[in-house]
Amino acid sequence: MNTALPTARPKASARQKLLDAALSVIRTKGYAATTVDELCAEAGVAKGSFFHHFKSKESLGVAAADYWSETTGALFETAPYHRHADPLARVLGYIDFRKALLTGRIEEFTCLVGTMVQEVYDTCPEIRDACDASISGHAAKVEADIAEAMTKYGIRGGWTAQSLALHTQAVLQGAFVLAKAKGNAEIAVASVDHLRRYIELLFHLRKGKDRA
Amino acid sequence: MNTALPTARPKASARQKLLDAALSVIRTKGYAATTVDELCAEAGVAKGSFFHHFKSKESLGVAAADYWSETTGALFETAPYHRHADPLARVLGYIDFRKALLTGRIEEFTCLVGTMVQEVYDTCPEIRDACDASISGHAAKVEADIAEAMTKYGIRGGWTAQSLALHTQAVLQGAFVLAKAKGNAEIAVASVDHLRRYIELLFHLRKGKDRA
DNA sequence: CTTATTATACTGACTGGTCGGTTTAATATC
DNA sequence: GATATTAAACCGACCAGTCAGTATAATAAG
Repeated sequence: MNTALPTARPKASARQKLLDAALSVIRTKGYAATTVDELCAEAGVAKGSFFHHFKSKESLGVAAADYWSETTGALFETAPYHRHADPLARVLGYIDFRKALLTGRIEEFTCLVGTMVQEVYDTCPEIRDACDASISGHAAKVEADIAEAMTKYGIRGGWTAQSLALHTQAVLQGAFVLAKAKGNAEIAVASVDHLRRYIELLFHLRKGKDRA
Repeated sequence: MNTALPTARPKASARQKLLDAALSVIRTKGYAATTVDELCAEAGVAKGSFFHHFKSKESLGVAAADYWSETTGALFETAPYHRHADPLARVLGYIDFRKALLTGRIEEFTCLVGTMVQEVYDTCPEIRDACDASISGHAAKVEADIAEAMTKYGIRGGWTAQSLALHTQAVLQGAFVLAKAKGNAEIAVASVDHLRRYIELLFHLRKGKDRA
């Protein structure tokens, strides 16, 4: 199987268009309710092309999760919060960056892999693993800054950098669920605010009772 | 096939069996991937019965969300943490109760309406509203204790009882997503621990740095 | 320059099966 | 006698996946 990148790139390849369509459609309707025909229509390619590039709908799901990891990875890699010299400032900058992303339509800020894994965790191990890799890989980058901040500020509670990093992801995923239920991002923003307040408290940036 | 069990049949109506089957199957496979035939097989009920009680699969989804609200409502109503006279003890007791539920197979402790709303928030407003009512109704009960605790202990930060109550639900929903991705409840337990620590900090039960 | 070969990208009609939902006709149960 | 319930046949739409064939483009041979 030669998965090499296309030799020449005259235009967006069918594969690329299908992956972009997958991100959009699956985030809107979920994985199971998304049909191959719909993806082809959205991408403007023939159905044959779909099965030329992906051996099944399931393998597209895996590829979409991987593609999600790449694109979001690039987004966060180049985000401005990395410029802070202080690791705690980077952690809080990350939270603020996530909060700033909570705008526009719901399907534009929610998480592809969080949506997919809810549906297929028990029925499709390959997609589940790809989703796990995406979430855990992202959390690992947050964890690095948290660990550095813990060392720098001598913080040791009954928790680890890893558990706090994963907790940030849990809050975000849960915020997406509530945003979907309520039909707007307001609650998600408020929840991320609580997450920030928690981290500030853990690192003594706030005394218990204070103003916003 | 007539299993010929004359009087052994207790009062479990077909509707009831279908709702129980829906909770189990949808929590395992998601709403879209669940078929009517599968629900009938799981419930041991003829397909005609399904459409006798529910006019469509979608209306079953709404009924399942309502049924979920009832059963979980009863579960929490009778939970022991309500015996605490102190409202803050009730809030923390609620968190501990939620944590204690995080055992067994994943589909046994995850949330039906959180799973469903992820899939259908944009495609089926009626199910989404039923899921929202379930989550928001549950949060409102937590909110009452939080509000009482805020008054009793004179806590006023830049947050409301409502936003904190919804935040607890976001943490739980997100913990379920991560548990599904990782295939076990460990991370969910750790995230609920973080949530408890946050509430303790908000109510001055902890000083920033301390032991577990 | 022309033709043959090879490999990949792509097409769209087609297929076998599944889906939600309907219908019918008979049987329990209250 | 009305309300459940059953079993099975049935329907049309839709589904994932197939297949035979076209398009393009690069390489090599005649």
